[in-house]
Amino acid sequence: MPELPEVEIVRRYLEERALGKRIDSVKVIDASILEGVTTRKLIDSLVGKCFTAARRHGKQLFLQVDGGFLTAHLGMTGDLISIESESPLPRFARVVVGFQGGERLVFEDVRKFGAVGFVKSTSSLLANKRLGPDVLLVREKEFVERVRRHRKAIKIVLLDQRVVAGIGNLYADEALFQSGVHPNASASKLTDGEIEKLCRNVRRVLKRSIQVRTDFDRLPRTYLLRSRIEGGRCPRGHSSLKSIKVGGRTTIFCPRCQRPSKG
DNA sequence: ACGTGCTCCTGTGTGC
DNA sequence: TGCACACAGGAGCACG
Repeated sequence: MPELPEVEIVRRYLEERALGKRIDSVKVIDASILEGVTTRKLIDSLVGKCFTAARRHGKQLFLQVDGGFLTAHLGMTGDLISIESESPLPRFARVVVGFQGGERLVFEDVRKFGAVGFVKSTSSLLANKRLGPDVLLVREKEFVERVRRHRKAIKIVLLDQRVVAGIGNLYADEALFQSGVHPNASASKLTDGEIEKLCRNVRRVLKRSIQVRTDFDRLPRTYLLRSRIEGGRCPRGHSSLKSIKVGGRTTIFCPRCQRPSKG
């Protein structure tokens, strides 16, 4: 589930629920979820400290403490939730941070594609993963320059977190639809105007989704996400939606609104 | 550089 | 109802 909007909602939730409380325990239930850190190191880095800030870069989360940052990536099924001391742990709890007073912050993840780690600086993790600039912060000009370097299908380029960090499968489809760009169009063959439009649309779509707390039923009727299934009706009424695979990912688009380029 | 396909893992939905 | 199978919104990797 987690795409950038979900991650941003989690970040805000963490700001309310996880900051300023003294950490008095860390339990790693499944160490395979750890990335670049041992259980010992995680415990030593966190216990006795407080989270002081919650940050996000693309879909990557950071919880700041004195001396570094707890990192969390939610993968496809990950979540971070705060529970009361008496509450039972969720079934798929992988890492549990206990606060003074009994409240606990739980990283849960059914499929274990997510990851928890610890870094001294956010920039070291961004460099390690070679993440591009955050999609909501990058300048439009830089977005255009970074995207048009690639010759691959535009959708693959949008999903490449090294180009720009934060665009997931659903929002790539939405932005392409709203921009009238075919998902298989070569990125380098798009005009600057088309890429600028993609940049503006992907941002608008992500922000709108954050606003409605990712409840797609509350999105405007013009959004593809409201009927993103094969055979669904194009919001502009032009055609029924088609499903293809691009880079192995399910891709829904409107064959009339998003014509392949003739070149 | 590019596309393809596999991998990590488990739950859910579909069709027989 | 049971069962097999396809599929899932992420991301890294090997291969040709």
